Amino acid sequence: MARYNAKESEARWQEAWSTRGVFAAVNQSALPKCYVLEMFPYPSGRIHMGHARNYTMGDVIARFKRAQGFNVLHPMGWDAFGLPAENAAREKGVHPREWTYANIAAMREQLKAMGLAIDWSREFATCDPEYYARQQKLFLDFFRMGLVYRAEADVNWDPVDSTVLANEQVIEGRGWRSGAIVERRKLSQWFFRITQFADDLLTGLDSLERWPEKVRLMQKNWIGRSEGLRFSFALKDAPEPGVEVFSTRPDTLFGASFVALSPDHPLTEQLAARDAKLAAFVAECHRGGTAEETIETAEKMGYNTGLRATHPLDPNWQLPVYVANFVLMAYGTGAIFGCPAHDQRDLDFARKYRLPVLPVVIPDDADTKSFTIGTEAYVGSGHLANSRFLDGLDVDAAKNEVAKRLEAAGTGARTVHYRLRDWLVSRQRYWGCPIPIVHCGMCGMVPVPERNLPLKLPDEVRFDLPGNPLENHPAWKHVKCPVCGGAATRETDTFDTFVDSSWYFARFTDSHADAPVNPDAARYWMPVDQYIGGVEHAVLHLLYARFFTRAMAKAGDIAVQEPFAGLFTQGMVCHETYRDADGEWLLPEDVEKRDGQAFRRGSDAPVAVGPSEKMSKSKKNVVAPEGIIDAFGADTIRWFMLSDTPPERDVEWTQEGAEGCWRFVQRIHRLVTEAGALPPPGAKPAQDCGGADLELRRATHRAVAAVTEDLAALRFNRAVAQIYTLANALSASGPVDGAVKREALEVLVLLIGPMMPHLAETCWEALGHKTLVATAHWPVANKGLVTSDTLVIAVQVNGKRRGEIEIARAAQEEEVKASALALDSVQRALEGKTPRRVIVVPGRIVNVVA
RNA sequence: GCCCCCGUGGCGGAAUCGGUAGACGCGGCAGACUCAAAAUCUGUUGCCUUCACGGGCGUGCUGGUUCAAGUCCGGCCGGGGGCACCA
Repeated sequence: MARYNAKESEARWQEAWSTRGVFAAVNQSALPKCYVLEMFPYPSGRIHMGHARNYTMGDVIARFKRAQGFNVLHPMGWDAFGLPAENAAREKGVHPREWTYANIAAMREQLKAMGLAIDWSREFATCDPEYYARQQKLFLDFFRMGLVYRAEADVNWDPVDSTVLANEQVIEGRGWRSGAIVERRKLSQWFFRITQFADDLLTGLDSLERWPEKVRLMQKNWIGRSEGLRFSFALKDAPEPGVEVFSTRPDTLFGASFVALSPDHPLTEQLAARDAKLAAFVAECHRGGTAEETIETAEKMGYNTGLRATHPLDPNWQLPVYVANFVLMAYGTGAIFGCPAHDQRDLDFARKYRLPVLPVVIPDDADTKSFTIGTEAYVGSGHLANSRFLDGLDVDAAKNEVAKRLEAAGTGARTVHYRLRDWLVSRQRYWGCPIPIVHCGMCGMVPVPERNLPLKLPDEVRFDLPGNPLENHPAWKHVKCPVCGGAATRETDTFDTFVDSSWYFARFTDSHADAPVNPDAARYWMPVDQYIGGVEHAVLHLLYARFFTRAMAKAGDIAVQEPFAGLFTQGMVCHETYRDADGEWLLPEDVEKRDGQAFRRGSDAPVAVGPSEKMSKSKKNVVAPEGIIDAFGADTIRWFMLSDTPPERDVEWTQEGAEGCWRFVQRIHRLVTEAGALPPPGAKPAQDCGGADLELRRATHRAVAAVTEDLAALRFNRAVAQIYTLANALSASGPVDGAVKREALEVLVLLIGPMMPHLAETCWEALGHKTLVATAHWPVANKGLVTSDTLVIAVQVNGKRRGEIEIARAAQEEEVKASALALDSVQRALEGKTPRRVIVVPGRIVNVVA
């Protein structure tokens, strides 16, 4: 019998699916809907193993849901703006547009070769003017709604990519893409008012039951809500009326020993103007940049301004006012009161500058008089002491009491602060969506009229000059003001590409709508039922998309608040690393293994094998999906991606594993093509079969039940194991009734359908079907065949397994007990002792306690 | 420093309602087929012990709860991730 020819089969079935339009989603249907989406790719030019894994998982879900009777939307598009296109323009002299669209064309072919069940009619790229025109419209709507503003602020500047970055894009003080140490600059930039939704974004997390706990936690921490009290210290003999501070621990107010201002606080600046030493201190704080100081957890430094602050609860109590390097202007009010006994930073500071350390919260099991603070602040619970009218209260009660008094006095207010900052969206780059604003000397910031959208990028730009090509363009930015007609200039910044990806999922519901979204289509399809992508977007894309969805809901574009009802974050694809004797990295294809030793291919030069790490160009531990598809076919790579490793974990790509998958592809094909004569399609097995027939039927229906459950729960690796079990049962079954065998084979083919769709179609055809697996119904397990009448249960003596009994499922406890005790092995283990107790857990276990 | 997750054979991993630990795959070993190889098939594969039957030990370590613990609780050790002066 001929071997399975993956190449031929895959091309053929891809063609068949395409011409019959099997995967087209319709925007109106009596069927229940299911929107399956994987994070769309950046068009780098070729797909990598991470794409292969991500899109295989999504495809399995899409096909599985379709077979289960859902109207499935499974689209694909391109996150097509971004810096690599500009870099290519600079290095290769090719226009970013050409480079991008050529890459898209190449990647589209590769994705199609994976056999993905995608509705390609909905495809778009974010750099299509038809798409970014709608994004500009959304921006203008947000602008009018007050969700967008331009402001001068301390921002993150990436000196390598020559652009600003959002806070979320700074990882350990470095730009997320360039890896350059980020500098702080004061610049005028565009912001989305994401903080307006801070509380809603936080509470909304509770409703996302089908999100990984980890991602919800990361977002929660990123939003960083803290409740506290905002209140003022009056200053003695000072130019300012007072210093406003924020504290989550107002209960410790009687333990205060200083007030500290941020080096960037307005009062600091005011004082520094007249105090050269202070000015030098501030400069010292700024040196080293934001990144280094966090990494080195810089030593606490302070400068005593000489000012005295009056304690808000005691007009006769004066505290020194410092400027301190650890106080951040961007959080709270940029000023704090220090209570060294109960805050580690304050304690470090107080010890250094010899300030009082007075404990005011005493652990409930400690003695007030003898409780002292050493080098560690006490941050736990307890009762108040040394705090006048607060003495004896617990922490919460004391917080309330202080808040009540300061509110009554009109000097304090309970407030909530967030760590989350507004989203900085402007970038000083060419290859992005232009921000549709005109700056007019007379009229200020004027929106580009909607009839003039899209505001297109100019084609003729130079990449050989430093800075923003739009800024350097001779003519583009010079326009007449849409309001007064006077000379004006365009905004030359473009949007962060994360803006593009913040609403594309809504656009897919009707990719060709005139408005940003077609409300009917969005109402039908949204939210995305299952979203799949890498965890690296936990606080980037996934937070921005949640904000955008809320903003769009407010603007009336969309009816949901949350874009993604279900989220799955898949692990990375890793590979061993190889180095030659000179320490140079080697590609896996240049390495071969003989007798457990690695050598340079075709030579005896030894190769050092390093640990499995995320595939990366720099370490050359990459295997291209193309080559695998070429050698073994798409089904093999798909099967590999689903096998063995749970989908949320990192998987290691191995040649042996891929070959094992290929063998299984062939084995399934053989099982079907070498099955011998079978009754025609539609033949039903007899209801009352027994022996080998019954055994195979049971294996068949158990597989249906198990695979259905595992796929629904995204446990692909377990589904794969179940399918191996069924294949093994088929191989092991002796001569069986033809209808029984047909049933088993058909089920096997239907079950692999979502995972190895091409192989499934070829086998389905070989079984005599004229229809497609892609349009077939998912099999339903016969419950009576999933469980058997008898079962084998273990018998323990004193908790140790000593034997097993086969017994009727319906057997009564006494019967089970009797047959357990009748076992020789049990009697031997009892050594003549009389059982004190026999525990029978029906259907599970018997434990004889002696 | 704070927060979160995870430690199971040579490897990836099953078993998560406390109830037969190691399903399924990879790799290994032995055999069949073959002139030979590839492909395929069969058997075997946690460790120790025994000719064998069997027995003992085993889920990072250590205590505990329980008739019964990979699973629950306490304390350690190790690995990974997130946030990092957030008041």
